[in-house]
Amino acid sequence: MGDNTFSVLNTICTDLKKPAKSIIFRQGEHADFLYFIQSGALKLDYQLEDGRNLVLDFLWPDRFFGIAENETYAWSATTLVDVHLKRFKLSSVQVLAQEHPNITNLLLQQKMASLMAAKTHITLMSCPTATSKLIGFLLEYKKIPNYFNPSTQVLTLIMSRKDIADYLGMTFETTSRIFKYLETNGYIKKLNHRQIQLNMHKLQLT
Amino acid sequence: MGDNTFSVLNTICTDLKKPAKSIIFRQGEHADFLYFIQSGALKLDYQLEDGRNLVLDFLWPDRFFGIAENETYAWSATTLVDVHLKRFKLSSVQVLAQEHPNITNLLLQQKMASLMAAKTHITLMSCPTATSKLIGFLLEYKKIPNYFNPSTQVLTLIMSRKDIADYLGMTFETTSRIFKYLETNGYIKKLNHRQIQLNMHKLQLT
DNA sequence: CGAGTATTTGAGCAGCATCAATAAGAGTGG
DNA sequence: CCACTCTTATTGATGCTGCTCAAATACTCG
Repeated sequence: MGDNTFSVLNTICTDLKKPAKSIIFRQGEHADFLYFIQSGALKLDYQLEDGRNLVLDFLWPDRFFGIAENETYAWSATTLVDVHLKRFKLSSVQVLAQEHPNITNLLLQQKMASLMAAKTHITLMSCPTATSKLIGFLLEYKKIPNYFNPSTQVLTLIMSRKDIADYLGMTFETTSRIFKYLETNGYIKKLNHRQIQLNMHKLQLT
Repeated sequence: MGDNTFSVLNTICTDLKKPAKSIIFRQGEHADFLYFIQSGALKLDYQLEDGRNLVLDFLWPDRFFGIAENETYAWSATTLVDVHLKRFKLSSVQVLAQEHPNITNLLLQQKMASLMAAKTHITLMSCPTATSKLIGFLLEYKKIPNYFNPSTQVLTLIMSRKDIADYLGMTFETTSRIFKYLETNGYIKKLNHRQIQLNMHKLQLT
């Protein structure tokens, strides 16, 4: 797969840059494009009629997104930081996939990644306490390159307390309180609101 | 797609029947087979090291499952009732997919279905109260043919209180208490532990 | 019918949501 | 660069929700 598949796809892609906190597409919009993240990060969020706002996933470089069902995006995509994307017209991708079946394999692989992310998400949400949810979240987040500095053990959170809360199924006040609790008990040290130093010795025991 | 793809797949499938409460595969086992549900129902569950047992999804007829990552099943599959399956050797499917690209499209479609189910699941888990979780669950479950009788409005639950609890992220005692609450307040009527008559007028208001 | 399993019910406590107010940080324009 | 505004984050007080542990009841299956 790999190289050849990508070079074929590259013939129909458009480069795209978006600033932080901009919307790439909204849930319900007609799905015309498939996207690929070259750099940056974004969240997939979903608004419910009752006013709740869920964060379904956070996406990092090398991920495709926007593969829709029913011709319509089922959720919105919002950038967290400045991003650099590739954009593909979905109809062109479908045509191209006829001749290059590996494109479908690539999309299948990406769906697989989404599904494993969903499993992790569900696992975190099922944690019995807010503390274990948040610790689980930090340990997952630590795996993301660029936002964790292994030598200083500092995590750079690029999402708000509310985003984390909407991802874990709790209120942002609770998120804030648990951060406080973790700091008080030596699990983390807050350098500022978005920079958190981890004490892995304590965190791993949980 | 459809007919041709299925008839090609049928050349390599084995028929398989399993009684209720039997394990089709376990998480961690080497993934040799892909399955298709002809009739019956099952759950996908996942054991955590800390003793928690998650139910990731309930599966109904016409669904493929067992598409693995890393050569290994990431969760277990357990039947809820007697099931009738088709089984495909994964290696054979891969070979066949080379000549019949629509097989990959079919698998992609199935992954899409899994992902939408995960979205529904996450949405339910994010409900602020156990009552809204359970009502949401009942309204989703109602959509499954065979287990809801529209003329009598009776749901037949084929899973235990614990399965529901493990799916929604709560304890089975709470599940039981909420059923009681729903009955007391006229949302449902329990004919017995597994047969529940819905009062849609009241349920839909939530 | 009897043993094992599933479900219900109870009492008490811990944890989280809610509402509310304050503090910190980010962004803007003079 | 500072003052002002707006957003994001923290902190407090209170009550309800759901978990825990425990016991009783209902159901299933051989």
